[in-house]
Amino acid sequence: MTKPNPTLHPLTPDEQRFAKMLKALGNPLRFQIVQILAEKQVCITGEIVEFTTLAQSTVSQHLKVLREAGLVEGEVDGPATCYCLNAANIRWLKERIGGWLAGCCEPDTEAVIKNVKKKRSCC
Amino acid sequence: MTKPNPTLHPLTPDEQRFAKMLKALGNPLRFQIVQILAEKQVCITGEIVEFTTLAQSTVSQHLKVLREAGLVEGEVDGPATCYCLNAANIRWLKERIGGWLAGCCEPDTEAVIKNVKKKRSCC
DNA sequence: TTGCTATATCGTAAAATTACGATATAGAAG
DNA sequence: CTTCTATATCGTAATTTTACGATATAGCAA
Repeated sequence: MTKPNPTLHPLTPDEQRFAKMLKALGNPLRFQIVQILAEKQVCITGEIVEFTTLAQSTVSQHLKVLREAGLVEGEVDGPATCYCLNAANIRWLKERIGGWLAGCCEPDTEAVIKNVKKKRSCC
Repeated sequence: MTKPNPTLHPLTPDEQRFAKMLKALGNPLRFQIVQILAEKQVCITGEIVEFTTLAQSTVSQHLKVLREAGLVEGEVDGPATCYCLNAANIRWLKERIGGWLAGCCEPDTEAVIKNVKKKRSCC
């Protein structure tokens, strides 16, 4: 089925970028690739492939997803491609989630929620 | 195809929990549901359905994913179910990503990476 | 040029996700 | 007990994701 617009108010470009990064990181292999790059700073594709049990073409495809989400950068180096994290964008992501849902998840929020529930005579 | 274990070193339980949350948030509708709950504090299923153009069963399924990721809590209230964010777990997520990839994405990392590339005579 | 190496892309198949309508369930109201 | 209401779950179809092998591409070396 799949309707063209699943939400009444579509995400803003900023939110789309945010959600795209989260989605890219939600895959276990891509999550690990990011962690490997964080540790090694720089890897060529072949080195990343060696960390996995997957085919080269599969890893290359995952790297594309990470690139399109802005999480990694690939630089052609002769026949190889050199990957590293996109530090600026990852910083953006961390700040973005740090400020997300501001004031909604503080330790004292439970009292607020209980009050809302009471007002609504619900729960 | 889908091999049973796509990575050589599978994610730790902590990393799995983290990735599961990110994946859940990567879907635009679920992303919005979380934002709606952050704003309203409390919603019953029907209210969330009204924010979307989707069927009630579809929204209910997405709420299940959010519940299983630990992002929301549902409390049965008569015939309805009252949803709110799971503040403790969202706090955990925010702290987890804040400390993630520590020291790898600071503004001065680019110099470090250039040095690594130089050492590797790569890129 | 020819050949080698590393990677990206293509074509395709399996699996997972997403969506729907229909149905089951559980509590409240009559 | 019966009915209504709200929601969850079921069965299923369309779409997307994930994975593979095969092929194309681009740079380097002989």
